[in-house]
Amino acid sequence: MSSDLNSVKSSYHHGALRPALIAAAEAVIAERGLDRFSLRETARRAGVSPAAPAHHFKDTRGLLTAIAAAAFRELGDALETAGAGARDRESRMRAQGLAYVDFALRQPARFSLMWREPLLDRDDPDYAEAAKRAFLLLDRAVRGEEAAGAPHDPAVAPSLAAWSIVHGFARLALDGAFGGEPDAPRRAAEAMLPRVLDHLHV
Amino acid sequence: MSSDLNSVKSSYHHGALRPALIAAAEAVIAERGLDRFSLRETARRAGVSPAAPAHHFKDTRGLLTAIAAAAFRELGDALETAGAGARDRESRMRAQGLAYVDFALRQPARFSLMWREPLLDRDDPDYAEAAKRAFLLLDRAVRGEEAAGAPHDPAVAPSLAAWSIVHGFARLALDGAFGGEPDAPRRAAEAMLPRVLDHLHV
DNA sequence: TGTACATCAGTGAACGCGCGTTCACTGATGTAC
DNA sequence: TGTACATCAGTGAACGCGCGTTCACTGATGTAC
Repeated sequence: MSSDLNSVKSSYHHGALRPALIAAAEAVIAERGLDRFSLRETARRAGVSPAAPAHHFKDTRGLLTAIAAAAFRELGDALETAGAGARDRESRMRAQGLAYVDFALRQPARFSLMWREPLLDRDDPDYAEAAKRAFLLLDRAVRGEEAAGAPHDPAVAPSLAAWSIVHGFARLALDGAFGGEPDAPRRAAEAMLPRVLDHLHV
Repeated sequence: MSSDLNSVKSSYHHGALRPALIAAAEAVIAERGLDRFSLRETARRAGVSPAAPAHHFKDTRGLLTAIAAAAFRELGDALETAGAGARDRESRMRAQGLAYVDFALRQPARFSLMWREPLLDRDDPDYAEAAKRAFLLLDRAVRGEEAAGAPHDPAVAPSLAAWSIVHGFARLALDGAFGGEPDAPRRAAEAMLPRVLDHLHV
């Protein structure tokens, strides 16, 4: 009760630097783009010295991996929520497909980071588990409640087709294939995505 | 006939620096990855000073855009070749789909560059035209010889579905979704891609 | 309840790096006469 | 065929930048007694 949580600089110790760094890093990525991310800038925004992040993340890659893992968790949540209200398999699949693309378009930089191999530590358990969960949710929606498998399993081809089509659409939209204007991805998704999904039969 | 084309350093002037820079840049990208591309390193490999490229390309982005445009031209050629031998629409589509993914997996870094917005000048006419041609080839294969349209056109949904599914599969493979081993993309494509394409009905 | 002390989470200066681009320049080429 | 000269395609040194990480340090916290 003694320390004032609202003060600008209440003490030498930050108190919650880890989440603050993550938030700052996400802001940097969103504003400058993944290619121009910088740990120093992140520290600056969090109001700490450039050496501070090392106490919470091994290095830059560690911080970015934590963000990617959190993003995968959120994607999983979004897929779960989208699928929850559906009355049958077909509509659950569609709902998840729309949710997948919606997630990507809502947070383009974060979505791109989730897949940017050279910036991530793919062996991080948090990351691996969150990514796996997201895929399994999609897989279960496509193949039904009973079964679920890894992407290598041949039986999983229908899920892979679904994943590919939504992932591809999202990437094309974000990468400017449908025009470079800021709202082009959104407009393309609204106008075309439902029709595109009509062509997926699983 | 006077100048010796095989000499290491035949003269002050390079003679064919532009293509040499493009080749060097492609090597840098392939070896170090897009994120660690550097114009200086490219000049070094081409055996010229760091200022030399400016005489042939406005700046780094100009060089990368030239490479991306060439890559789109090659992708177009690959799609054309793949489609040429097909006996019907269905098999032409499949052939082009396989060719698309094959192209991506054969030259991952170049394929990624083609879509890496922040590194490119999308307004460059060469780039825009080459990209458009590749899509139109795909669109014609999907919808038949008579018709062709822009990605925004609602009638183009079947082509967009095809594009999305192959693009998504390629990206997932390259981004490590099917395992991080060097041959994982190739193995996944061989094992799964034909099955995945079975689920596309246009 | 008070105190000693280990541990933790910060600081801020510094290191060394490689980058893209600019600058004044020079060597080679090619064209006009 | 020879020469003057404009143009082109290079040089290499320098500028200024921002980066990630390391280092010796210090202030705050929390725990053992």
